[in-house]
Amino acid sequence: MAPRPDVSVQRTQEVLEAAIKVFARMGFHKARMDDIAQEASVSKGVLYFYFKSKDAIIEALLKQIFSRSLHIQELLQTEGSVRDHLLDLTDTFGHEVQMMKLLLPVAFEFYSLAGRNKTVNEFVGNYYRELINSLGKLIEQGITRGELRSDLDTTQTARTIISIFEGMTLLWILEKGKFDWLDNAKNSITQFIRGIERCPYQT
Amino acid sequence: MAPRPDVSVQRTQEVLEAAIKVFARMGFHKARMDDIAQEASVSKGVLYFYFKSKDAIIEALLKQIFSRSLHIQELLQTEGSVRDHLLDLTDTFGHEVQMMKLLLPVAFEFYSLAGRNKTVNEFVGNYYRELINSLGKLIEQGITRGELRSDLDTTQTARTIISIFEGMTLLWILEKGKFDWLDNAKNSITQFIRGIERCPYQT
Amino acid sequence: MAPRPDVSVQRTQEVLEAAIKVFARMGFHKARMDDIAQEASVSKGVLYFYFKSKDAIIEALLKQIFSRSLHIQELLQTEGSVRDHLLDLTDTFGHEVQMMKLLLPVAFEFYSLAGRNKTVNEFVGNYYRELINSLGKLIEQGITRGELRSDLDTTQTARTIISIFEGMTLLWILEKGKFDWLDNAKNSITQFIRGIERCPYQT
Amino acid sequence: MAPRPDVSVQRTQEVLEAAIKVFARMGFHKARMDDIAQEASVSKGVLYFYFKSKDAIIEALLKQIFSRSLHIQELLQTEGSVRDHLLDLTDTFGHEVQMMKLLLPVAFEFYSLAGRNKTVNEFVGNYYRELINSLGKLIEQGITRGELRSDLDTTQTARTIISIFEGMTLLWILEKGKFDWLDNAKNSITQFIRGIERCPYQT
DNA sequence: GATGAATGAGGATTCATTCAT
DNA sequence: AATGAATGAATCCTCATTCAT
Repeated sequence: MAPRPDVSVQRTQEVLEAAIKVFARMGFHKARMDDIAQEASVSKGVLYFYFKSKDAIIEALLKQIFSRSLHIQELLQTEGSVRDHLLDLTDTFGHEVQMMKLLLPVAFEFYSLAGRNKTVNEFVGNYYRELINSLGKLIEQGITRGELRSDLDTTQTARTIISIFEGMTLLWILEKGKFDWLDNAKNSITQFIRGIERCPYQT
Repeated sequence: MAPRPDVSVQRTQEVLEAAIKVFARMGFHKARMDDIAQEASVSKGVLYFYFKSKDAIIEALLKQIFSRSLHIQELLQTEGSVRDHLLDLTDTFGHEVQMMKLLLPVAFEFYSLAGRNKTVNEFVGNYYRELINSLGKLIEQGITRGELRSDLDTTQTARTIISIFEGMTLLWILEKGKFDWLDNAKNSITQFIRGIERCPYQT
Repeated sequence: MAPRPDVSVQRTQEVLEAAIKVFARMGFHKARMDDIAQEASVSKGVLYFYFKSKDAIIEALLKQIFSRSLHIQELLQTEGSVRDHLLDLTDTFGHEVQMMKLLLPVAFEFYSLAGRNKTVNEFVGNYYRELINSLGKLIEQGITRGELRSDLDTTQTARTIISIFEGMTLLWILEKGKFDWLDNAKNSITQFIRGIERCPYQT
Repeated sequence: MAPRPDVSVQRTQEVLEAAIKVFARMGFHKARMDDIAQEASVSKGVLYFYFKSKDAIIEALLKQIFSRSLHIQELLQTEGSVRDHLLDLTDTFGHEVQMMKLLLPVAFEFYSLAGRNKTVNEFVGNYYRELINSLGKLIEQGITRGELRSDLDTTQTARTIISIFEGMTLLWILEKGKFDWLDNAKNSITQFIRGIERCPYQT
């Protein structure tokens, strides 16, 4: 007889997706377990079967959100100039931002939490540290190849690029998506690259 | 007999400052009115004498935080190149960030709220809209004076600069102030300026 | 497995009965939700599961108290003289008053509320309006049949009878049930009937 | 030097009148000391100078309201038939009711309180006991003079008359003064007198 | 495994009362 | 005497969590 298929993984994911929707709509605090249960079309008991507590759901969400990888590692292996790689990365990031539009207030709630909660801080911090690290290697490569100025601080430069992405996202949220994230970010990155290139690209 | 001196303005401010400390430490939700009262060394009743509700305190805080003006207007009137002005602005912003270190998680909580609360969105949105607007004028001036490339989109460029500031602040929070905001931001802005200058500055 | 039986109707009624006892003992204001919960032998949460708020309990009570019908409609269909009907009604009313002894202070609290709360006024007002209306029809019947004087104002006469019942109840409360409601009210009604009869009944 | 005139009596009365207005508008519970102070155009401190507590104000009000005397004693000394005296009394009562329109919800609040508070019960109870007593003497007089039937129970008859007054007042409140108290009550009393007269009055 | 009724700790808010000025 | 800012006990209500069915 075939064993009952294990639905736990799938069910866990369903609950998590419901939680995302509800948290995005109401914030961590205002969202009630009942809301999540209803959104997931399960009983409240089920929530507690898959997650120890509301905080556990939030923590699982934290891990889910800050585990998206920006394939920078792959970019490093790929053919192409740093300029192309960075614009490519902007594209990727931009599409993610637009897909995660609903999730962004949740992300900011995590940033806020990161200021006072160790677990959140470590997780989010690690995410960005790795991002900066990877990006730093891309910058390094650019310097080595002679595409970028040799006096650049790789970490600082990487931070600048991430800052542009994150800051742009904040402004985009505040203006409720009224401007084109991708258009503006590409412009930002293009200008910035020009500033760090060895032989500034001529328009 | 001398009438009791009017302490209402001062007391309101004291309460607000206590609230800032407590909110920064615990977040809007976890902070109890008792905590704020204790921090302000007054009784709970006093809070309700000066503010209608917890939300009213949060709203007052919102207005206080997002009313700091970055004296960009003044910069526009001042002698000096756009490059100098932008670096000057970076200085100002950086000092504010460092002074408001405790407040930053609160700011992020507002960013999160801005995604779903109209009042917050309008207030924070306006703040940044004005900032971008003013900064846009500075960029415009730079173009007119021939310091900056004439093909720049002033609004997009302004957004980029704000993004760098805000994104850098986020990273700074996440790394718990482990890197030097001012140092990194100045580097970012310097490189970016180089990318938008008409005749790139030679190091 | 058998589903848990639906106890909601029963539980609602239990809560309401506990509320009546507590309100009668302490009045609407002094009665705490905890008191009601304790009286009903349930937790406070249960109260809020079945009722939105304390006011909602009070409103439900209002409806319960002022929905008792005095079977006047039936009397109209029944054989017998108006005199008999009215004495019968007095009996009915008297037994209700004695059964609701505990409830009477609550009723007076509603009368007081009726002076300033629209919902309460409408509900209680309707109750008495219908009562007067039905009683008016009984009086009308009496006139038609030639039992009562033909110059009677039916509405005013109905109001008088209700007034006797209600006023007697007030005095009975104030004297803490020291006199016999039924005895006195029957006397009142007997005398009053004599005053409105076409051919005064001879004792 | 003339001593400062004693304003305490007058001031006390002013406060009490303000309290009546506020209590009538909001009920005992919802009325705040601030409301009373504002209505009386004095500071809250003054309230506590003249009254020990909110309850003390309510108690003073109780005494004020239930001390109105219905000059029945005088009627007993006066010329005239019992019929005339009772109609006269109805007039007096009716005018009082109309003057105290605002106060009536307060009266009902006292009736409610009387069911569970000893002080209130005693005070209101005494008021009605005296009223019934006096009225009983009037009835007695009527019997002695041969105007009323000799088989009447004086107390029960007195209670009936008070019941009509009080019950009519309740209905009048509930119908928001839409009918004419005096008209209806006179009708009630006229009919009732006919029922208790020795030689029924011929219309 | 699933359900959702029940629990009760936690926290915002109100307002009678006090008392320094 | 008068004021009204300050106090804090009292109480409503919410909702994460449990557990009997």
